[in-house]
Amino acid sequence: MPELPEVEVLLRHLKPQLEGRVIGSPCILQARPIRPDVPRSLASALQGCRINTLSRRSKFLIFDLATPPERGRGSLRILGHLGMTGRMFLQPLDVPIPKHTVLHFSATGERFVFQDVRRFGRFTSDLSSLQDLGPEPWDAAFTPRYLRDLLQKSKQAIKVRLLDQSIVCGLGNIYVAEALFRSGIDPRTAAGSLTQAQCERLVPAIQNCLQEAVKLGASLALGFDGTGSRDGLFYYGSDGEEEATPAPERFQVYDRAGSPCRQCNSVIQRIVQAARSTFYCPHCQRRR
DNA sequence: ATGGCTGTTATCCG
DNA sequence: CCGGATAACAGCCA
Repeated sequence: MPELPEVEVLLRHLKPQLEGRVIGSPCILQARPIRPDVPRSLASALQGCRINTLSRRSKFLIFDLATPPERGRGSLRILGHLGMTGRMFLQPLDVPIPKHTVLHFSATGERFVFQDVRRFGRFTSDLSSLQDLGPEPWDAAFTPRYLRDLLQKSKQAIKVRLLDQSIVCGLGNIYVAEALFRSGIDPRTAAGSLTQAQCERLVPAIQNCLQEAVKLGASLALGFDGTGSRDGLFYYGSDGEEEATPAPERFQVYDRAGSPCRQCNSVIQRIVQAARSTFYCPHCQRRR
């Protein structure tokens, strides 16, 4: 998916556009991403709601809605997740509904679209996924000590552990590789054997990787018509400007197998861990 | 063209 | 419990 930075950037774009708008004619075209909600019930629950606030937790977007007065002034919280291929954007009402649209609704003169080719994303009132999330990477609770304590008893590779959102949330396959490179840690290192010194490098490495990606994403001029192809990483329609730097250019290791390390010229390696690609520099990330 | 790859995560087994 | 494997899905690329 879109990892934390992409979701944060999406939030910053959507928040000023969506907050205060009223949902009309919600239409659900794919049942899977809204489960366990039932299409008809969710659609009728959304009808007429005012979008009070949009926020982010981990890789989730949170829609806090106010139900219309005639249905009694209640509130409704919806969780959105982009999965691997989700996009959310606003488009003019006269633009056709795109292929792979999961759901759409009118929002005061425009149309909000959640599109998701692979349908791994979510848009649901089921909040249970928030339950086991670890701290945000910038939370005061996310300290080297905390990290070391949590990793202590695990023999699993650090790369794999860091994909577990209950340790610290927001990392995905790309930024975990980048963060491990930046902290000089071999991705195969058993989590429990990380030293305090390594944890002290890892925490800021994670924070800085994510922070820089947010900064980059927020600086890009983006269109939201949903018609653009890809803009490297950031998951919303672009207006065809296609100015963004191609992804591999921005990364130290991710997707750079066979290319020279930018720091030491060693050949970047690709291995498979937990059925996912891991990229690392065999020289800069030696086991200690 | 067939198979392997893809930014995620829930669930099912041993 | 822990951890590995698989499934959910469509498209792209070699």
